[in-house]
Amino acid sequence: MANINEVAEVAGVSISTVSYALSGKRPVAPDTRRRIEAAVLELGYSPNAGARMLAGSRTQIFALTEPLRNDTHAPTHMSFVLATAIAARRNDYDILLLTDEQAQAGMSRVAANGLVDAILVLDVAPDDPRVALARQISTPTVFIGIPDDHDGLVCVDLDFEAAAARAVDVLVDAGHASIGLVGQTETAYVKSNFPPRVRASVLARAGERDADVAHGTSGIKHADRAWVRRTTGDLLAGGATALILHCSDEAHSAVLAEIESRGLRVPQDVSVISVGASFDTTALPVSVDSIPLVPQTSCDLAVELAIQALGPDRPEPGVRLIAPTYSPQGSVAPPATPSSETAAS
Amino acid sequence: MANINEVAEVAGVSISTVSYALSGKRPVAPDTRRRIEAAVLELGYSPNAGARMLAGSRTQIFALTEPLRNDTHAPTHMSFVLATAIAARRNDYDILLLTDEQAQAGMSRVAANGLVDAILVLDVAPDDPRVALARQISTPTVFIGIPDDHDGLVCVDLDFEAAAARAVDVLVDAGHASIGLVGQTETAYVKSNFPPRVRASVLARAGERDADVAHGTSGIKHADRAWVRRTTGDLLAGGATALILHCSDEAHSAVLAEIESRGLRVPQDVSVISVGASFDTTALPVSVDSIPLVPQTSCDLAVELAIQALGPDRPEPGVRLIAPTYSPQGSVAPPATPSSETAAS
DNA sequence: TTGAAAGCGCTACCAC
DNA sequence: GTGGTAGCGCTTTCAA
Repeated sequence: MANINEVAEVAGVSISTVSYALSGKRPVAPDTRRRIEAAVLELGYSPNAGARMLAGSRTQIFALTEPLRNDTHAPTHMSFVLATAIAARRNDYDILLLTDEQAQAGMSRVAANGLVDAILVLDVAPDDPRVALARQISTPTVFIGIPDDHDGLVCVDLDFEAAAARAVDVLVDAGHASIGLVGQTETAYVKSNFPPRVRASVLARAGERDADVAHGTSGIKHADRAWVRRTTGDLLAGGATALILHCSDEAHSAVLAEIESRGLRVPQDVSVISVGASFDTTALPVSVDSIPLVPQTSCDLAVELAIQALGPDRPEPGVRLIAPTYSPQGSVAPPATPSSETAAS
Repeated sequence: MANINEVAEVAGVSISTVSYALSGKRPVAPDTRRRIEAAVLELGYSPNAGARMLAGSRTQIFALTEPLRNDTHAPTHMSFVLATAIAARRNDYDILLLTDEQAQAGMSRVAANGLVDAILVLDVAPDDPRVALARQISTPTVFIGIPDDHDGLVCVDLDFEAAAARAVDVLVDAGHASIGLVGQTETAYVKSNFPPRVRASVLARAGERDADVAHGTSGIKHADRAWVRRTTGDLLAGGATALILHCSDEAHSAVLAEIESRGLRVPQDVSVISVGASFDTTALPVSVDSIPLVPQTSCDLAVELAIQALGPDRPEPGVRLIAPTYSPQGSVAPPATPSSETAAS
């Protein structure tokens, strides 16, 4: 591996000129620049990462803490890891992955040894232990998700509350007065921050709009197909004419299977809206209206904030909520049997 | 962040003694050592990562290249990423995650700038482009999986061929003469290295043992429940008295559902063996005999080889196959209707 | 527009 | 058993 001295020698300039030519932090004569670029190419030169870390003040590495617990929904979590990595690379950053117990221990470690410029936190629990860590260390930290206690933290997330409220509004506006919510696994309501937010918001908005809501989960630890079908059946039997789905890919398909097996059609007999899905709801057996959770959007913003935190004007602590978007797919219609005659008159 | 000078000052020793006390590369008097440790604790000292990289010759970072394509089975891939991270940390290494297009571009980059000591390759395709890259760079590279062209490479993997052959042997030994293989998705046979290896080995061994084999897949890109049930039905209708499953968690459960819905029992009417599963087959509706793929085993060995590659005696290039283990769960029995009377006599 | 040189914080060699 | 110090390869003043 060639170093900056060899490049300087070949190009016939000093090493500082090489450095400035490559960083662009100082104007370099066009001709000089060309000779340097030629030398770089010829030698296959690439600035040594360790030396840059030491001399410069940036490591060009972000830590990503993501426990990757095995009771989590792998595809969703993988999407976020991937989206974070993509967002980071767009800004010339690499991702150091801290999983398992290292999600916590590693955070302190890399903050202490200066391996990373900032830390991104995924899979945020309501009472996440990484909150306390983030407050102790001086390395800028951005949460993708909102812990209960987020005082002084920088957090980014989809506005799940608004998304849930919007779903209720759409259904009530269409004439539905009884709504079923097929939620996440029971574990998710304890270990994750957003399932309770969606549920609370659905209940609150339904209350405001005078609609009934019943809530069911999609399993214990993992989405359970039979469980989901039972939940769906119970909700429909309970009089729900519309369903809000806040659950996994497979759970969505189980819901649709149950609806179909009951001889019901979407949207004529049952209206369906998906909330917070990070997969393609148009690839389901029946296309479903969606207020999606787009990992790339959250992760792009998180990376942007992390980078901003390294500059002179650090971002204000606080929660940044991403406005939800509604993607209609024709899975919502007025109820077949209006719940009240007055509504139809 | 305190540096080594401050520690030396507080402890009343020279910085070299501090360095040696911490690395243990030179004997240090017990008393001196204690004073240094006290100073380290007091100052919260942690050696600067960049400085260590530059001065020492180790970065204590491995790159992990894993494309994380969205047509892959997320849970399996996540297990491997997690297992790699755990194995790495056990050896004081961190993992730099290279995904997406960075799985390739990043490999050259980190090899050139010396950010990592070695590279671990996951999700290996039969014609993986990272093979060519690995040959170009001087950074030690270990493949977890076996590309078609693996000349001169260090590869680690479960011995899928032996696992598949073993499954056939167990079934034939139990009296089965007609076996069905429920395989992976069609995409997997093109994009991954091991599905073809399992299929080929099942066919070959069945040929040697004079058993019939029929093969079906579990979907196009993603395991498709209805597809799997159809495949299963076809295999059973075709006369198979035993099934070898080399497919996802969900596909396993779909197979069992189809068997049950046909009024058949495991193992009385149908014997079942799972090959290369990295999930718990005893958690299925019916416990299934398994010759599992244990990510941690492969990843531990890969990390061990990577570390060895940094020392004086670099490992020989070549494929390291991990011997499969058979875990009986009572899902194999002699066929209900012996395929030949002679076998029963 | 360019160059010289002082570090950045360690590791490891050479002395004692 | 311990200390001094020369780098590691870069970034960034300070001078010209």
